[in-house]
This record gives sequence, C-alpha cells and structure tokens, in this order.
Amino acid sequence: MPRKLFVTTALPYANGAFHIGHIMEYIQADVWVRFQRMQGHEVHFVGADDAHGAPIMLKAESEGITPQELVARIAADRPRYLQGFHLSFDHWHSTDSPENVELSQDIYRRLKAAGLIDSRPVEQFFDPVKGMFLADRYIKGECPKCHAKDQYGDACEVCGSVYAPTELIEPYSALSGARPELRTSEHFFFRLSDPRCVQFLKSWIDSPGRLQPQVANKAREWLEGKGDQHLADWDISRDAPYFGIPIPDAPGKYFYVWLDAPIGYLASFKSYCAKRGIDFEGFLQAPDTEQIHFIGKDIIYFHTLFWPAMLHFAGPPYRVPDHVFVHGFITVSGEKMSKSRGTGISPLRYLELGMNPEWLRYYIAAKLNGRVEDLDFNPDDFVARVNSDLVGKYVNIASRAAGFITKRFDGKLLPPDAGRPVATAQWTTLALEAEPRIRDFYEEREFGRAVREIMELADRMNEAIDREKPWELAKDPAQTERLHQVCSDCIHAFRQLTLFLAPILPKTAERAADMLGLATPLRWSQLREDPPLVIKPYQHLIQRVDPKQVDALFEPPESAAGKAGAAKASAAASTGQTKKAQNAVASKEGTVDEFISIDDFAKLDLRIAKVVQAEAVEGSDKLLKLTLDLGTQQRTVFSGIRSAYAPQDLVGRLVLMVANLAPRKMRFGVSEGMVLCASGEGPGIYLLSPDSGATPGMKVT
RNA sequence: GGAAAGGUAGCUCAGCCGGUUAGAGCACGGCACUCAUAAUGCCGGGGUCGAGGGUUCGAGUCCCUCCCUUUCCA
Repeated sequence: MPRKLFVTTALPYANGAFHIGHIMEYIQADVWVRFQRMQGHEVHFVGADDAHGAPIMLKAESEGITPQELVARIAADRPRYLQGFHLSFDHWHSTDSPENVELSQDIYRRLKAAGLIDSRPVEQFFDPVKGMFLADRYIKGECPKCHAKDQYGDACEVCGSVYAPTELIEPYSALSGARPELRTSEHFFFRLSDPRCVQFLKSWIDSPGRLQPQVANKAREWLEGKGDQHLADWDISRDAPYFGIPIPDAPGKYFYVWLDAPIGYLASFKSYCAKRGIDFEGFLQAPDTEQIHFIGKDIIYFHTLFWPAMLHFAGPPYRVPDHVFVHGFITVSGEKMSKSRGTGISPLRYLELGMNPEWLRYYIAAKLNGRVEDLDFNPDDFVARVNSDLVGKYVNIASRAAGFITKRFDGKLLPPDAGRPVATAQWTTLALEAEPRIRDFYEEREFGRAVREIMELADRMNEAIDREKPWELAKDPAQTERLHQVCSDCIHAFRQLTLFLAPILPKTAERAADMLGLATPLRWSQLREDPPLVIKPYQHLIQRVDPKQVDALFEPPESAAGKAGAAKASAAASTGQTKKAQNAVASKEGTVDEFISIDDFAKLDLRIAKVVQAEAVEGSDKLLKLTLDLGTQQRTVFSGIRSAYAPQDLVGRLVLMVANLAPRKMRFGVSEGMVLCASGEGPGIYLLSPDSGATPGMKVT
C-alpha cells in the first residue's frame, strides 16, 4: 500500500539568506523524502518563507522599501540554494499569501467558535513617535541592576540580569529614541490552558511513535509544568502597524507571526494542490494521510503545543501532525554557529566555490541519526570521509571493472549469479541481505547507520576484487570467462550501491543510471530486478574534495580578495584543534592552577552581605533561598548549602558574596549572585565570614 | 539548582536485553598490488571505555556519588 505523505521543513524567516542550519534540515528531510519516493509512496514536500512580523517590517522600512519588496527579494534568492543542494521541494511558498490569509482566518474563526479565544487588556510600552507598541527587544535603557547603558528590554548583556522592560532606567525606543509610554491595548489569547487543550495535547503527545521519546518528554514537561511553570495562554495578537494577517472583526489587530507561520505549511500545500489538481481537503482528511514536519530542537515548543492544539480544535479538514521529527543543531569544529561572529559555513559560498553539493549531503547524512543530537562539521573529517568513502570505495568499484567490460566485452555484462565460483559472487547475497536493514535505517532517519551499512558492503566488494585479481585474469586468455564474471559482479555491485545511495546522491545516481542503462526515476525495487546487461563507457562520477576549497570556505568573506586571506583561512579552520592542543598541554602540566592577572581578579566584585532572610526551597533538597543585604540593596541568592545549615541559623550572620555574578534564571527564581563557601574532599560545606567590624556592602579586596 | 543529551583509540563514531582478549572508518607505521583519480588489499602500533564506589560468577553496558561539555527552564 503506498503511503500518502505530506512533508514540510520549518519555514525560514524571510529577513535573510539561508544558513548552514537550514540546509542541514532540508538535506535531512530531502533524503527521507527521496527515499520514500523511491519506495513508490505518494509524497508532497513543501516549504515556504516565513514573511510576517515586526523585524521584517522594520528592516524593510530601514531600507526604504515595502515589506513585500523585501520578502520578494529574499524569495528570489531561495531557488539558488534549493536547486544548488538538490533539494526536491515540490513547492515553495510564502506566509504572505492569499492562501495563508484565508486559512489563518478560518482557523481563528473556528477556534473562536470553540470558545478558545479570549481577549483581555495588556499594558505595554508604546513608541509615541513611531505610533506603535514595542516588543521587548525594541526597548533599550539602563540596566536596573548593573546600570550598564543601552541594554535591551528583556535582559542585560553586561550583567545578564533578566527583567521586564518597565524596570529599565531611562527607557527609550530603539526605533525612534523617544521615551516610550505605557499604554493599554486589548490582546487576543489562545486558551492553551483550557482543560480541553491540556487533555488533547496529553493524548497527542503520548500517542506511541508520534514523537521521538526525548521530544515527548520535553513536551510533557511543559504541559504538566508545576507551579509558575504551568502552561499559560498564548498571546496571538499584535497591534497595527504590523506586517501580518488582520484578525477578523478586530480592526487594527493582526495575528502574531508565530500563529500564521505554521499555517504556512498548509498554505503552501494548498497553493501546490491547486496547481497540481490535488484535492487539498480530501488529501488532508484521508485517514491514511501522514502529515510530517521536520524541525529543529529550538522550535519544539510551538510544534508540540500550539500547533497541534490549533489544528485539533479547528477541526476537519485540518489534521493534527502525525509526526514531528526533530533534529539538533549543526556546529562547526565543535563551535556553535553564530551569524554575528561570522563562524559557520556559508552555503552560498560553498556553492560559489564550486564545491559539489553531494559532498555535503553525504557528509551530513553520514553523521545524522534519528535522535535530537547536535552534529559537528569538522573540516578534516569532511575531506577524509568524502574522499575515502565516495571516491575510494564506492565509485572505485565501477572504475576498477568498467574498463575491462568496455574494452574486452563490448560493454556487455553477464547476469548476476550468486552461484558463480568467484569471490565477487557473494555480493548478490550480501546486498540483498543488507537491504531490509538499510531500508529501515532510512525510514527511521538513521542515515548514519545506513551509510555505515552501505560502506561496509563496498568494503566487502573491494576485498573480493582483490582476491580475484582481475588484472591478472586479464593476462591469461584461458581466464576470460572468469574475468567477465568478476567484472560483471563489480558492475552489479555498483548498481546496487548506487540505488542504496540514491536518496543521498541523487545527481550521481542519475549519471550512474545513465551509464548502467537503468530506468529513471530510480526505484528501490530495482535492487531485486533483473538489471540491464549493457553499459556505456565509464566516466568518472565524483571528484575528490580539494582541502584548499575547504580552507577557502572558512576564509572570512571580507578578506576573500586580500593577500593574507589564505593564511587567515587556515588559521580559522584549525582554531578548534589549536584550542584543544592548548588545553591538553595545560592539563598535562597543570598540577598547579594557572595564574590569573590582577585584572582578572579585579573583575570579581566580592562583597560582605548580611543574611536578612533564609528559607528552604520547596522542591529542592539542596537549595536555600537567601535574601542578602548589601547595604544599598537587597539580593536574592539561591545557595546549595541546605545540607550544612538550617535557615534559621543563618539569619543575621555576615557572609561573602560575589556581587557581580551574572544573574541566573533557575527553576525557583532568579539567583542574583553567589555565596562563598569552603569545601574539601569529604562532606561538609563551610560558609566564609569576615572578622567583626565588617559591615554589609563592604568590598573585599 | 532542576531537567535533557553527551563524555569509548590522534579524529569521527558503533557497541542491542551485562557475557570471551573493547570495535569500525579515517589518520599513522610496515608489506603487497598496479584494474582503478597515489585508489585497493594484508599486517601492525595505539584505549585505566570521564573519575570513584557498589551490585554481580562477570560491568563500557545496571545502581550511587562526583567531574566535564552542550542545551532547556519560554
């Protein structure tokens, strides 16, 4: 029975180009989709740009263009990447589209009819010059804790404090510079906390096989969150001016971008259905349809709570997601990708350098699994892996035999025969025995395991070729038949390896299919069919990676034309290793801790503090919540000293604290510092105190 | 602090429900071979499986404690 699959990838925000993280996700989804198509299943694979929201509106404004123009510009750039990396989306759309307006408003109306939409007034900062409400990130001011200037409305980048924008000292609008004023406005909420939602989500999340176990655990944790962690209603409205979709019957109100973004999956699919004559509603409602979303671990929250709840309570034809497949992040040389620091790999640059997209597809596939794990792009590993596996092992099998077949046997093959008395004949058995495993690995998105299994087969074949020594058989006219058998086996092996790898290497597989006379599009069932017995002369299929190209990939863009470019690039490429080497040296010789400078010490703001209040923290067996008097102010600090001190014994005593430690949000509240204690090998924790005479607020130097 | 994922050879990673001397690929050393883009094959060196306890006839694998890395606590 062919499956009916509707597959999406997360919608990229349309304020910038794709980065390597997007491409990784698309490669993962594309490999899976291509595999499903090879199985003969009906697959509809769509994506779209996430076009709405304040950032795009403001970016467009700063460039003096309309949001639509900005989004169109970004959209125009997408095909280069999508085609460049052989990503086989059936359709690419936008959330700024008639379909999305229609669907978003329809879903909203249905939720409202179901009694799941509330409205209530919300007080927020308003920019009187721009005439708009400001999100936290658009409000700046002085940090109420450390008094650093020009900090954002949600958190201080200097001291790490977390606060509400209303706590900022001298707040101003990052947009106009004006002093924002508090204004009240009516907001709409999706009642996620409604018992119906909670009950539905519980069963949705717990449905076996729907989510990866880690994802289900996370979602359940949010859903069942205790105390102030409980599931809150979701604010889905924004006031004009806002680049988004108008809320029906609510002049001046727009949907928050995160509401209409996932609906964009459906908008894209609907637009595609119209183009292809597919019955949109019928397809979604068919009981055997599977709706599948590939996403990154950063947006689990939206896709396992809001999204299924919205769809469920909107009712048919909408269907809840059958699977949400979550992947981790991609790091580069062990470092987190960062757009601002310019690390990471630019996918566009990769293509511009003429690097083969299938190298990256293969490398990423070889390191992907079905779990939510991060994946590291390691330049040296990349070169070694691609060259060794693809050129040295896979393609080499064809390359070793094709010459003989063409020159000695006029391009004709003997049919595969596992009973032949040559070492290479074992192949047929091996491959068909491995086939179900490889198929399952692909299905479960365990691409790394699939690749390992496939390369294991290639290894076996290369060994067998060495045992048969076709180059010696070729010298002995009496062995012509045997030579023909061995070389035919090689080509058969190559054909099956090609089919196994086709989801990952679509273009190479196509070219190989041409040489082998295989019908395209390739099908998985061709693994067990009688193959064509004539091949075309072999032409090399995959180039090796030149390490210089990889170096160039890491070259900072601004120095690309510069003379020092090459040196810089290689330095950048090896940063990770240098760091590791230094650490290794340090730890080997580091019987004594490394010295710090006086400047390092001066960074510490150590103070005398008086405990004015101490209480045990409910839900923790280690923590005490302390309120500390620093002379001029009071701080709340969580300290793991419950095993050694009773709260009532602490009140009134003086302690030492690190006053400028970045505040840390904990499960039980924000900890605004750290109390100093001594501890040794054994149990026991000992608070430090000053000699008598010291008073709260004194600096320790 | 809580939670999650991880810590296995120089690098990237396998090791399922505990079971022989802990594996693969790459890298490295030696040998063989020359059909193939210096590819391939054979042999080899290399690991106190993060640390310490415990359960067990037996622990990389199970339990406890601790250390380190990454992430989440919206």
